[in-house]
Amino acid sequence: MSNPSKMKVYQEVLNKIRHFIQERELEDGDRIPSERELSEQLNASRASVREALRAIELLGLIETRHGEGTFLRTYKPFHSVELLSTFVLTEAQTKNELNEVQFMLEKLCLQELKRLNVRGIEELKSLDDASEQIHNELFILLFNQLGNQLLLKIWHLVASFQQLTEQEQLDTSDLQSIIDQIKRQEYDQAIDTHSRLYT
Amino acid sequence: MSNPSKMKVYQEVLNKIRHFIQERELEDGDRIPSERELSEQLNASRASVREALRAIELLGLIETRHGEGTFLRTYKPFHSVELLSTFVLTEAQTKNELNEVQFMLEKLCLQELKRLNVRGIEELKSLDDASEQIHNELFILLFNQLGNQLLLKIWHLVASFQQLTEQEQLDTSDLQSIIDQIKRQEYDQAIDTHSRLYT
DNA sequence: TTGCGTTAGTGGTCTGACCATTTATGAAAA
DNA sequence: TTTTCATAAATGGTCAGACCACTAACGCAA
Repeated sequence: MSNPSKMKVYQEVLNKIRHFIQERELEDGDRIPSERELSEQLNASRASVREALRAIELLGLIETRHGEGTFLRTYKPFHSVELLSTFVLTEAQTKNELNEVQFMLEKLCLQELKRLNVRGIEELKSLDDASEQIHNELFILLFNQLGNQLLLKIWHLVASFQQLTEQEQLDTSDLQSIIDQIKRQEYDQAIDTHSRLYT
Repeated sequence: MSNPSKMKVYQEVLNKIRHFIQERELEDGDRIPSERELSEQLNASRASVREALRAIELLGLIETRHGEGTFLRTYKPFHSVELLSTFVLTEAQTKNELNEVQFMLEKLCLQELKRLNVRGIEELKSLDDASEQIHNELFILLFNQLGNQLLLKIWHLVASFQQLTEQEQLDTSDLQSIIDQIKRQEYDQAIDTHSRLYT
């Protein structure tokens, strides 16, 4: 009754934990107080603290180790992918949209590589043998060249969704062609070859 | 001891709720069973059920009304944005990355509009008066033209993050130019003008 | 010094209780 | 009959306390 904020306890706990992290400038791997400590310091029951922590955990922001404690970790959206997919993929057209977006992001990547005139990507050499995961490995490598982790995260998110829809495997020979073309810095050709993957 | 899956209870509850929703093809606004019902049917304590529900709620997938029940709602990523920002924006370079990604996505949008040879966008006429939100309105409109909701969601997510960083306002005159150029289907010029926004 | 059992701390889970809010119920009043 | 309103039932919100499972540190013994 005396709560004017009307906000749920677990949400207030959430915010307090956020502030706690911000003020102390905690980083990846740092430990946050135990559930019992938080419960006491934040004046909330352990159950409410846990509700907040579980929510944060599902978002992939913290990691919980039984018997050890709760630790920060850099945001990895991949953990909530499967869950979100249930709700996002219900619309019939979404699978097709996923395909489109993944294609566009990869094309964007190749265009940027060309624009930045990237040359001599050392790591490409280790990709010669075509494996199942070659598509993923290739673009993780390429997006890393752009130096934008966020774009990589977004692409990875979309690509992960794709895998859940049991998409058919792409042609590895075309992938090999793309690798070779990038080695020779023939980005326009690589973009063309890449387009063929998605038709 | 007898749990070979080693998965936490709240995560199993999570999955069971997902399956429940999938099987019954529940849609936006539909009600899911009460916490006590779920607790009984899923053979878990109400506390564990709540941990799962709170996590789903934070993701923006369900809505909870005191005294009424819990209801599905279409996924809106905007709710968890503020929370995520605390954790994502800690890295110094991230703001810059956000800027880059937003720019690239918008450029991608314009390129696709050109490629699809989109003409005669009716809704542009109502954007003549430059408002504060014109940037958002414009690209929501343009992404909608592409007919890919997922891409729109991704852009909107990134743009929302941006707003939290108190980014300075963009030049509205340039935005007006872009609108005019799109009206005349001068996409190349629009792309050039757009580049100027982010320099 | 090394090895290992003990123990304290921590997350994981459950039970049961009580409060706050909404909606349905049904009796009383018009 | 219709309307009004107190009551009850269902539901989410929150808490306290208990117990289990796991980890790491401690300290004693070999």
